[in-house]
Amino acid sequence: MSNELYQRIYAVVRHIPAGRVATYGQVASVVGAPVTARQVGDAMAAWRDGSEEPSVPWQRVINAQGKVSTGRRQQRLLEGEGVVFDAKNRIDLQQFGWQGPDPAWAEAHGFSLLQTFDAEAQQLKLF
DNA sequence: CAGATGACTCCCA
DNA sequence: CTGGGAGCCATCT
Repeated sequence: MSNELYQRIYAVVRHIPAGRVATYGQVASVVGAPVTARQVGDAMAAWRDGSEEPSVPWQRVINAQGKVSTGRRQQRLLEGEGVVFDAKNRIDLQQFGWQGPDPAWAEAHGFSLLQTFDAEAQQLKLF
């Protein structure tokens, strides 16, 4: 039961490179309104259930705390891609967080870029 | 139509 | 750090 919105979510998730992770909220903001973090999670669950779509690297989508939401299997898959978890099973988003889609690609498909992260880095650089 | 449920997030104690 | 509660909203009973 995949609607157009889910297709857009999958399209974005497929652009997260191996070895990188994005939060549900990040994916949601790239897809844009009216998609919310919650719906991104729903879309991932729907993909698992339906599994009719082409492959989706669902394991690269994690929660805002830098942890996986679906158990050990997801963590193993990520570790297999080179993502490192700390002692508390958290991922350093500074190091492994997705920086957002390629600007040209995003523009071509009507997606948004991720701004917040860079903005923060810029702020820190000023001092 | 009402209620329960989740691969979410934020906030506060 | 953990836990609970409040928003949240598509989907399913």
